[in-house]
Amino acid sequence: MGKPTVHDIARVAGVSLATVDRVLNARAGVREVTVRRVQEAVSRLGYVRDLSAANLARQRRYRFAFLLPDTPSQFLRVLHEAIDEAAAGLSADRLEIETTHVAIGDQVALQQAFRRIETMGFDGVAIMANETPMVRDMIARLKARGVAVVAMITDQPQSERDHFVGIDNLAAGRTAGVLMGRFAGPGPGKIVVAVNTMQARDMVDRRMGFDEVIATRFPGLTTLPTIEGWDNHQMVARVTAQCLDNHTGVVGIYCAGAGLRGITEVVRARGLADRLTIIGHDLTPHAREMLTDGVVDVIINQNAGHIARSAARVLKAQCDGVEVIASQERIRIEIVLKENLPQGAYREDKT
Amino acid sequence: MGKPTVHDIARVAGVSLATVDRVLNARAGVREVTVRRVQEAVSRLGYVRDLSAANLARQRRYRFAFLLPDTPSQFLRVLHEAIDEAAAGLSADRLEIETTHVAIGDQVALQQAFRRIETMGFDGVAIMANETPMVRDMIARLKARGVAVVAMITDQPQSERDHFVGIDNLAAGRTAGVLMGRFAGPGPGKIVVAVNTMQARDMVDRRMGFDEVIATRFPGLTTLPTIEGWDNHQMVARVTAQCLDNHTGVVGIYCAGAGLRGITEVVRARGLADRLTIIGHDLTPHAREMLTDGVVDVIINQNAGHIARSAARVLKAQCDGVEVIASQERIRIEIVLKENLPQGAYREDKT
DNA sequence: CTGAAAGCGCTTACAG
DNA sequence: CTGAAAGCGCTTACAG
Repeated sequence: MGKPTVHDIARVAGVSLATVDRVLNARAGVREVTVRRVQEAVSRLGYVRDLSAANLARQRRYRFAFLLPDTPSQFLRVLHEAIDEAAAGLSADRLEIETTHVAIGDQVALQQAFRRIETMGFDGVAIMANETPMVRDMIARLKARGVAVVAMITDQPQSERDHFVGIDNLAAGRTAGVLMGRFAGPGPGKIVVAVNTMQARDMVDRRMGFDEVIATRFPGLTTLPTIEGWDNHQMVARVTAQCLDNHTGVVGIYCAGAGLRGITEVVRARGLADRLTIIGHDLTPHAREMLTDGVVDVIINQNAGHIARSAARVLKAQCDGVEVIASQERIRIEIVLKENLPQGAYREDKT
Repeated sequence: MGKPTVHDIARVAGVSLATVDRVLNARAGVREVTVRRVQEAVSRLGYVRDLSAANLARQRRYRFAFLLPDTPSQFLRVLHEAIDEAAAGLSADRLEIETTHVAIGDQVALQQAFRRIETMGFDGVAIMANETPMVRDMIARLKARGVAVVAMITDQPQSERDHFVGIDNLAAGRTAGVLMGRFAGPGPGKIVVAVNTMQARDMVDRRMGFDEVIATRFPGLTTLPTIEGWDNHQMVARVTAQCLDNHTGVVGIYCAGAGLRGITEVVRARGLADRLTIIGHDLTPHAREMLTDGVVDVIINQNAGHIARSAARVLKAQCDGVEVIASQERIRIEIVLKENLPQGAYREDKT
C-alpha cells in the first residue's frame, strides 16, 4: 500500500535484502542477471530510497570545514554567525561544521589549514580566500581525495572547486552604478570609489562594472581614481577626507569594499549626508544603522545566511552524489534601501 | 563516545527504553520520581533526540494542503511551480504537499475546499485568499482541530493563523515610491498607479505606502487616481491608454498589481518606454522580459521559491512543536533591476 | 555471487 | 506505573 521499501523489492525480485542493497548502491559482486532483476523491480514498483533511513543505518555524518580569513570586518562576523546558525539548523541532518579563521594573506598558515583538513578526513570544505596558485593546488589535492569543495564569496575559477557560492561581482558593480547614476542625478558631478585593494578580483570586478555603467549611461558623472583602504577604517577616513578636499563637485561615494565606517564618519563630520549619494556593500550592523539614519542610500548585499546554507547544502549534495537545484542555490544581488530593510534580520535575540 | 542515545539515558537512569520514551515525549503515566531521574540523565549526558530516527520509527508523515486562488496570472503559475519544486525537495523529510486552486472570490467553493481539508485530516494548511469572515471562521475550525495554519502572500491578521509568510506591503509600496521618486526625477510630473482592485488589502497597503513617500519626499510629483484592472490585461491596457490621453506630463507608472502586460503594451505601442519610469511587482517571465528589454525599470519581488519553502518549513515546525528561526523565515522585499536580474532563476530546464 | 541476522536511534503495542 | 520485544527502512559484517 504505502511506499515500496527494500523488502518489497527483495520479495518481487526474489533476492535477499543484502543483494537489493548491493544493487541499489551500485556495489560490485552481483551477477548481471540479478542486477537486472532488482532494477526491474525497482522501476516497476517506483521505489525511491529513504535517504534519512539509509543515513541512520550507516551512521553517516557529514563533516564540513569552513575556511575563512580573519579579516576584522563586521561582514565576516555576520558570516561566521550565519554559518553557526546554519550548522545548528542542519545538525538534524547529521551535518557537522567546523569554522577556521586563517590570517589573511598568510599563505603558510592557509596551507597548514588545508593540510589539517586533508588529514582530518573532512567530507567537504567551503573556502573563502583570495586566488593563489597554492590555493588552487590545495583544492586539487582535496578533490583528488574525493573531498567536496566549494568556493565561497570569492570564486576560484581556475581551480577544480565543485561550485561557487556567491554573487557575480561584475553585475553587482553594474547594479551599484545604475543606482548611483539614478540617485546622484545626471550631473555634472564626481564619484569617489573606494575598495579594499585592487589586488582582489572581487574589487576589480565591482569597479569595472560600476565604471562601465557610469561611463556609458551617465555621461555627466565622472569617477575618480580608486581609493584603497586595506580594511582599515582610519585609513579610509583619511584618504576620503583628502579626496573631498582635493575635488569640488563630488556628488557620490561608492564603497565597493570594507571601510564604509570610515566614509560615513567623514561624511557626517562634514554634514554632507544629504548632499552625497552613498552606496556600500554588505548589510552589517553598521550599514543597517547608516541606512536607517539616512547617511547611506543603498547597500548592495550578499545574504550571509543564504550563502552559509547554500554552501552546506551544495557540499552535502556533492557527498550524496545528488544534483542541486541550480535556481535555488543562486545567490542574489540584493538591493537594500531604508524602505525595504529587513526588520531585525541581522540578529534575533532569543529572549 | 558518540552522541548519547536513548539507550544511554535508560542505562544511566536505570529504567527501560519505553519509560525514557514516555518522559521524552511528555506522555502521562510515569511517577514523578522516575520522570526526574530520566530528566537528570538527559541533561547530564546532554542528550538531544534524533528527530529523523523518531520520525522513521513512528512512520510520521506531514501532509500539507496549499490553497491558492485560480487567478490566471503568471505569478500564480510561478508560485505553483515553486510549491511543486519545494515539495519535491522536501519529500525526503516526509513532507507531502497537495495544491488546490479555488475560483477566486467564490466563497462557497473556498469553504468546500476548507471542509475537505478538515475531513481529510491534513496536518497543516497554507492559505492564500482574501480576508473574509468565512475564511477567518474556517481557520479557527482548523486550529481547533490542531491543524497548523499559515497565511501566504495575503495575511489574515484577524484570524488565528500561526504565521504569515509574505512581505509587508506597506513597506513594498514605500520602496516603490522611493525608487519612482529617484528614477522619475524631481518633477514636475504625474504618476499613474494601477492595482487589481482596491478591495484587496495588499493593494491598498501598497498604494498607501507609495503615496506617502511621493507626497512627503517628492513634492514635484503627483499621483493620479487609481486605475483598477481586475487582473485583466485588456482592461488595464484600455484604461492606461485613456489615462495617458487625458493627462499631460506623465513621467511614471506604478503597477501595484497584476496587469503589467497591459501597461507595457500601451507604452511600447506609443514609444514611451524611454520617457517613462515603470515599476511593477513580481518577477514573472513577462516581467523579466520587460526588464531585459528596458521597458520596465524596477520589479519589486516577493520570491516565490522562498515563500513556498518557508511556508512548508513553518508548518513542519508547528507540527513538531519547534520554534522557527524568525530571521530565516522573513520574506524580503526584493528590488530587481535589469542589472541584478538573477540569471535563469525563473525556470531551469533540466535538459 | 548470495543470504540470514543484527543493528542504526527511536517508538509502539502488549503484558504485567 | 513499568518493561521486553518487535519494528520503522536501510546497511553491514559474517558465513557460505
